[in-house]
Amino acid sequence: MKDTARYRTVQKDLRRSIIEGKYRVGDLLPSENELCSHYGIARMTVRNALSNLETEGLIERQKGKGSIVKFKRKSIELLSIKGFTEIMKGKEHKIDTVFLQAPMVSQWEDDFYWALSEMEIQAGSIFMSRIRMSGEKVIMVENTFLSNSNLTDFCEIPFINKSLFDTLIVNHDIEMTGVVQKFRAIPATEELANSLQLGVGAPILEIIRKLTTNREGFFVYSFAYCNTDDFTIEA
Amino acid sequence: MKDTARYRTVQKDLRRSIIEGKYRVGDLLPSENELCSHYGIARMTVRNALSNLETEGLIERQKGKGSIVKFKRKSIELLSIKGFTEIMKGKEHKIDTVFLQAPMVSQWEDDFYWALSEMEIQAGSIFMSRIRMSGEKVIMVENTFLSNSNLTDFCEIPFINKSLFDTLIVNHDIEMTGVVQKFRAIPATEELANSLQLGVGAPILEIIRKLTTNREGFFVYSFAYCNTDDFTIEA
DNA sequence: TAGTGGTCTAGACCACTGC
DNA sequence: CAGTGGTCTAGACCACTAA
Repeated sequence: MKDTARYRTVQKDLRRSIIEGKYRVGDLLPSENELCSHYGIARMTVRNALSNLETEGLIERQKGKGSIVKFKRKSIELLSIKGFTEIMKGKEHKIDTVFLQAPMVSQWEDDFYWALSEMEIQAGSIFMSRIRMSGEKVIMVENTFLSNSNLTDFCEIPFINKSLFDTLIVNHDIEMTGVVQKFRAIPATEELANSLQLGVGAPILEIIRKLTTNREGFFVYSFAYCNTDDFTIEA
Repeated sequence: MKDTARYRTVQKDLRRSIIEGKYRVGDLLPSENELCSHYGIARMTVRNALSNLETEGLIERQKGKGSIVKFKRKSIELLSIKGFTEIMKGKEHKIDTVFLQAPMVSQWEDDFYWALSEMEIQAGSIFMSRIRMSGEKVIMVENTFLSNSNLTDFCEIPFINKSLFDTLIVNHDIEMTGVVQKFRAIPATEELANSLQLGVGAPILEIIRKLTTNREGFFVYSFAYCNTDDFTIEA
């Protein structure tokens, strides 16, 4: 009868509120009893939702106190950029993300690095290209591919928090569950040298990743190229 | 009244059975109803236990079928070396580990990369240097530091499986629980170029890692330098 | 069709935190 | 002390799997 389970509704509502910043880190969520009466459901149902949010790492629960917003994501899916030298400590190094190519529907490349399933090939791909900058300096070029399946309006609706992962989980209920990531140091090609404002042949960090999700057969593929003169990449 | 919750008992029993091999990968656990009557408890209690085992990654549950044993553990702490090109598929590329410097007691370096606790400084460090080779070719140079605390005979007893991690867990009950890892691409210094049989200035992959363990305040620090011409590093 | 896990209810008692 | 999350019960109907 019900399209979606009630605990899923509660889970999604709370998750959206946390990710969008309605609750901040350290805040208490409404108590279980409050959620029960608000949604008109039994406590075990609310607890199911909260238990899942705890597994996702979004909250922590304390007896006698309540459900506390954590929102320290497991860094497993994030490529985080850190200043390398001590000098960076004082300096600002806010990282900005800019689209070189906004998400667009396209074909998979013929010589795509990873093996694709029949399902993925049928669905086609969504491609985007982003750069991460510190001030005027380009730190990373990242090309991302995902399978174009059941992602309604993905290319039309703007990202949440400028983040692919926040957008996937809030708008599409897709959560990253694991990653295979490969690292190499390669000499900059002319194209990369241009993008990263380096000389041809300069050392570039290449990161090739395949992210698994809670949706069967749905993966996110990412190819990143980094100038690590002043920054390290944490992964 | 109860020292341990009933669902914890069920969880522990099943976990032990899985890890000890009583159930194999792909096997079905007893059904929820069977577990209920076996333990004489309510179904929601059994489900709590199974839900936790699912979160631990030990089982998978399927509607209409049952609880299936998975037991794929991830080895978060390993740097694994993979052939990069398709050509490597057919070829042998067994990786050999050789000591350049066997484990030895020493002082911490003055300009050590990571901040050390008072406890670590007091204890002093154990240092070792290893290379990984594919045939005659050096793929990686890795320098490792650990705090010299309560590691009886660590420098005297040979490694188990040539592996630091196997040795730490079997001989010293120390298990890796997490890692912070930083990646950079750097030009080879003369020393690195020599070790890795490359030209000066060639791109080198640098991996700096701090591993956390189940022993409070005990960390393993590792600095690795890789020739990624023919291999990628998975981490 | 019989058995499985998925969802849900309306209670209950407990240990703990904070006032 | 009132309120919180932790544990637990004894039912219920559902969708799914396999025989």
